[in-house]
Amino acid sequence: MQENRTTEKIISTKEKIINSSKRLFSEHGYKATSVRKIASDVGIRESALYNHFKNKEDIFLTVAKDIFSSPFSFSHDEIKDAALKGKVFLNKYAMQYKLLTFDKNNESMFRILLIELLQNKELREQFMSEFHDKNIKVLSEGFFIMMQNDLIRSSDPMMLSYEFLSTLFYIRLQITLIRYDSISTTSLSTQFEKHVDFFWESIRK
Amino acid sequence: MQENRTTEKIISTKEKIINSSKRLFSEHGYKATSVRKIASDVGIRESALYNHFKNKEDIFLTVAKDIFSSPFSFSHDEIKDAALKGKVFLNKYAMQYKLLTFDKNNESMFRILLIELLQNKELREQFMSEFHDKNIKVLSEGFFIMMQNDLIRSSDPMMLSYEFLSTLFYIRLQITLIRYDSISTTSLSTQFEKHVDFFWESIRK
DNA sequence: GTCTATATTTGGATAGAC
DNA sequence: GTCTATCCAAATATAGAC
Repeated sequence: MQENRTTEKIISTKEKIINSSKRLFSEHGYKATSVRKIASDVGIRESALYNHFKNKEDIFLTVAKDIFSSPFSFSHDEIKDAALKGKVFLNKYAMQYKLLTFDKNNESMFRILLIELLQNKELREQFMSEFHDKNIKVLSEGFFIMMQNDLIRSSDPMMLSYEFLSTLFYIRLQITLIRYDSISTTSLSTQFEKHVDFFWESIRK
Repeated sequence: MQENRTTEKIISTKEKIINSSKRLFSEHGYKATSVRKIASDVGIRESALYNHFKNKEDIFLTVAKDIFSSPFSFSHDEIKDAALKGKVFLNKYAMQYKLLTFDKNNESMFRILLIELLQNKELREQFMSEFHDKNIKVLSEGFFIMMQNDLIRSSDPMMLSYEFLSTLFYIRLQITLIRYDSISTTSLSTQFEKHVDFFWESIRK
């Protein structure tokens, strides 16, 4: 058993490497982050890194594993409950999305995703399946229930989902860019709510 | 006067460098594109590059200059004419956006933009002003005219513009990613039209 | 304007002592 | 598991001949 009795977390070297790498990759991308910089950021020599990871790519893959790990998940019942209340569903979804946008860890991950999206085929495929398809699936389910219950005008649930999701993504992108330069995002942060309001008025019966 | 009598274009070494760099930067990003690769792609030695450009960054900046050069422009009169016909305005705008999305040169530029967006503050600022603000301005003008003429329900023109633009951007992003892997985009290319249809139905009186 | 040659730095990775 | 020492490849950039 490890000494976890104290409140202070004991951070292993491996964890330190992951944390430093996460920060550096999210700031400069894969290519521009040298193992030297990672090592010096951790406070060890380069050679010591290789006791924990096979090579640089191994470090990146370990870090990148988390990019799609916390897509907020909704159970079928949760979707149904919220969708029956119409706008509540959209609100819940958008607020989860907003939370992710402002969450420090998710922000780093989103940055790595953006930087490496065009250099890494696997990342592109995961973006399509985890970021896009998964979201579309959950949203479609909600919209379908709303149509069944006559809460919204009937149309293609997938199309509605696409319309709803695309704006959420764009807001997130803008906020991420602006926060990167430490500029205030107060005017943008209400966009999520505005989007929900507009969208709901567009589709409701 | 140059020998431009023949139909064959005489491409100077400088132009060759720009073309090769454009392609390489758009495929691998700034860091991963070495001056060596550029030189060998052009068919000259590295040292010869320095007769045309001060350094690697100079090459990049010259290439990057074009990124925001062809934002389709609408004159005030064009906006007014189209906006008075309601949906025609949205259609015109979306089709211009679609054209850009599938234009080879603009596609390369969009890729460079995406790759370097988080590494280059100037690019971020230009993205916000040229890609976002400029589009919002033109769209707002159109929506404002539509409201004045009672074609659409009255609301905030900027908000409508944001909603309309964000989906266009998302479609473009998806298509760019998919085309990069040479996957067919037939199912996605009609998204522009679907978006216009949905959006118009949402706002019209 | 292009070439060869070369300087210099940086980057990824390994061997072997402690 | 970390260190020193070292290797080798790749990258940016310059000097000077042609």
